[in-house]
Amino acid sequence: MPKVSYPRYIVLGLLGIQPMSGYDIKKWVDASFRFFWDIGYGQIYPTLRVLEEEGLVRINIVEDSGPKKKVYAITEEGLSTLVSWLHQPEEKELEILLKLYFGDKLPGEILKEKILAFGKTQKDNLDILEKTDDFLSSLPESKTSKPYLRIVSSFGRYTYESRLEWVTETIRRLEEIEASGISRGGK
Amino acid sequence: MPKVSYPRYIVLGLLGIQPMSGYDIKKWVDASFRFFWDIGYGQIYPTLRVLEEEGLVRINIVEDSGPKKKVYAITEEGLSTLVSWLHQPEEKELEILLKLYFGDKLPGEILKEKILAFGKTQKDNLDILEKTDDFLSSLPESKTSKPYLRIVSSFGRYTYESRLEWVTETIRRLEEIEASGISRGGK
DNA sequence: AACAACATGTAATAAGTTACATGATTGG
DNA sequence: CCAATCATGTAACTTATTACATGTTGTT
Repeated sequence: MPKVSYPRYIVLGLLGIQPMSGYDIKKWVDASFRFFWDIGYGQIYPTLRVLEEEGLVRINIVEDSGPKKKVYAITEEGLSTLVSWLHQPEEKELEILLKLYFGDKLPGEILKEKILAFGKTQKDNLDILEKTDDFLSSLPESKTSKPYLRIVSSFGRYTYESRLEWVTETIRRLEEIEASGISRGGK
Repeated sequence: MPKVSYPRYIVLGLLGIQPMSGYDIKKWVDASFRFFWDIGYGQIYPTLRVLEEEGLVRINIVEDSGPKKKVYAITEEGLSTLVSWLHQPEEKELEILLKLYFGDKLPGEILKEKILAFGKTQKDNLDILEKTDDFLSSLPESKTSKPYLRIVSSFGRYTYESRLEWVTETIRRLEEIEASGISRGGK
């Protein structure tokens, strides 16, 4: 099972928004999704080198203002690699957020399906939390840990319930985007 | 900067609740906090071996029913190592949940302080999200990505706001535990 | 002149995941 | 007797983090 490499798609996806240097990529990540994923130079630069070797990005040295920059742009091949990854099923918990971030490259219908599937997962998680609570209830009342274990499980409930609310709002927003009829990338 | 090793404290903390085998530890994690941390046998068994070498846990082979188990119990030294880690400041985002899980080993006052500090961090995150939105607003309207980037940032808002609600409820619950006056581990 | 920020990169280390290997016991 | 679960462990691999190294440019 070949695993997706996230730095690879983060970099490719951001270059799908606009051409950037490694340094710019780090700045963009810090400015706009630092809390979901972080990525260091130790991952960015080697990733850019590999992507370039594979022909998924093209390098362009810019020397106008400041120190010279290596500005990378996504190629046709890179774009189709990105889009093909976007279509694949998600494997990690918040991978959907990354895909949504690059959502203008996916047909609205597919995006909505994916968001709804994410919602289903959150509902399933809530069900599993009930089983966790059953397990916790089964512990003897004398266990001093017991109330603390419950508090931790309540964090899960808050988390998953808020995600379900987000799903509802997001579906609404996606429909608004569709209704406004801006052209988007399809397959 | 020596970094905390999580498998180490997960294992030590669980053994602080009750003696268990490596297999039991995995079962316990799966049953009660699979969604916050996962841990595989590939991490549990080597960790147990190290903890045993350091004298933080004691091994006890049990052969009564089923295949023979290696049941590990925490030692005095192990307990004080655990408690000293519990007092230290948190370094990772959800580390507080792990500490709260072992909360009966900490004085209630310190636990409350830590939860409030976690709440402060969530509030700070909300402030930073506003800066993210400023950044997103600065992007040209023609960028087809723009609405998607906003939806992702809204996920952050849902997340942090629900955590703030959880903090409020948790403080209340901790005060209830204190009021019920069960004896707990102090310094 | 000094300092912050720009800009690119490598090497070493730490952590996490997956696959593999082995064998005992229990329930149907 | 067969499958599932119990039970322990290692090796290989992938991924992520940290520290280091180097040099430029703009601001005070």
